[in-house]
Amino acid sequence: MSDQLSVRARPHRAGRDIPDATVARLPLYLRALHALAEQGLSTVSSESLASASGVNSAKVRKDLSHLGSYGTRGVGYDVDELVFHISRLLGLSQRRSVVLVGVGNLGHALAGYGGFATRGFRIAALLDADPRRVGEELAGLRVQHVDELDEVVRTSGASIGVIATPAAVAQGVCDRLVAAGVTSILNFAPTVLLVPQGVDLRKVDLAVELQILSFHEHRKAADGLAGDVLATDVPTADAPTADVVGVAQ
Amino acid sequence: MSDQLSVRARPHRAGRDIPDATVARLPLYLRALHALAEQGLSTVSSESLASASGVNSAKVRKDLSHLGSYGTRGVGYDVDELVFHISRLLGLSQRRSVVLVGVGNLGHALAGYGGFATRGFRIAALLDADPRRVGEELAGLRVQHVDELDEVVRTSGASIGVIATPAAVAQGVCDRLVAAGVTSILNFAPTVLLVPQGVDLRKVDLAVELQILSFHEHRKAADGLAGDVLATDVPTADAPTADVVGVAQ
DNA sequence: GCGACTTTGTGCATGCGTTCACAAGCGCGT
DNA sequence: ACGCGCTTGTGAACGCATGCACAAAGTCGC
Repeated sequence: MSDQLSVRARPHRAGRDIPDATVARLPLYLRALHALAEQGLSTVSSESLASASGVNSAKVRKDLSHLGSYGTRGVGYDVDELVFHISRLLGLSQRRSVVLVGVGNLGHALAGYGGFATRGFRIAALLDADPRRVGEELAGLRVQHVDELDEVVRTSGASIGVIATPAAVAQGVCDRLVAAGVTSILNFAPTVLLVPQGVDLRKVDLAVELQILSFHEHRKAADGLAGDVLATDVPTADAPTADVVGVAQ
Repeated sequence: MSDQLSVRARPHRAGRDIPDATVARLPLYLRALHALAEQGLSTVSSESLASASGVNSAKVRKDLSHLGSYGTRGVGYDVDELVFHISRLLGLSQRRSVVLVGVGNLGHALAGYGGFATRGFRIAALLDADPRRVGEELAGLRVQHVDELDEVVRTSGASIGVIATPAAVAQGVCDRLVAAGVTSILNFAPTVLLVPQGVDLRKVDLAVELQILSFHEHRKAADGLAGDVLATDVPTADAPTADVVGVAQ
């Protein structure tokens, strides 16, 4: 494992007290920093990092302050140093193995997605229940049958599982992943999953995102028809993810 | 306290003042309600709807109260009625057309995803810049060249665009969508997009989700090593999406 | 070495979201 | 008709996140 225990210039030990909202933004900063580094910049101000990652500068500074004082007043932050510290805090220094279950359309997309490898992730195995898919070559890996899940997880030491199966079998797959020792699960199946304590679960639901957009569309249309009654105070200020001038992500 | 003698049974006009957090959960309720309806139930309590959608019952009640008083005390909510009202509020009564740009791995997955059609969405067109992909048949549609974007958006009346292109061209595609009249965009490309005021933007970043999981993995591992120093007060209570007993989504 | 300028780090206020707790309301059995 | 048990709807407290505004702290020019 790694090094960061107790003693140090106090880099906020292991990141225990980092707010969830901050954790959710650190990957954005990381992505922006990589882009800036490729662009040749060696230092960056909170202002420019903010616009490069689609948040505002106050948030950037407060977020970064949670992981220690790695900025220089009057100058900004050292790009490489920041990349190092954020990566370390997110646990990306050590390469993490991921098991992907379900090699349908979405599974194919995920397996082929370059963003995993370029960050600290390695797809350790592809699993599917359909015998016709077993044996297929994909992203340099051979698709294995889901019955080998237990063995695959143990031998690869994977701690993260990704579920891209139909909703009907997702809970079963989830249970098997947990039984095999997986402690974090990313679920793409449109269903509620139950996991024991200590297992982290995140979900991504494409239909949900579209429906949220639909709501705002609907509201905009209603405003267009009868909005004049109070169109005075609210210029255009909304946008769920986006901020003032329409910057987002 | 109970000064509300002015209030009538009014359905909270057009959902202007519905909190974002509530809007984000309504699709979950909708999905759970559809499942319950198929299961033959005609009424549902906030408690059971809560467990079916992975939230707690207080939240369910407060959320539903925002769209009017459609429950019956002592009984619960009428499933069909709730489906109707939520759908209407989300603007799903009218079928919305979606234009999908980028027919790579992810685009294929999205085009083939059944969850769109079963809710109120219709994929109006598939677009790609790669001439080799143009003409390909996919989900009953022929892939068209991205240069036809403007015409496609205008003729189909689509107001929602989905971007599943490489990051490098996403902003360009986004600009063209906006210019053509699209007012809501769902972005899968791992990059920050700028849109004008009045355009809603949501993003889904697969790598970000994994990195958040990685953080929690990392923290769990650190706890396992040196956690005894303060393992007294915190039993297991965390989980970002999940709740007390490990229910999530 | 010094002053002007830049940018960080943070205390504070504000607003939003979650959760608790309970009165009001409804159906059902008797 | 009437009380009992169940469930909704909501006031109120609390906690988290956001954004402001500014002092502290560093750099750069001269």
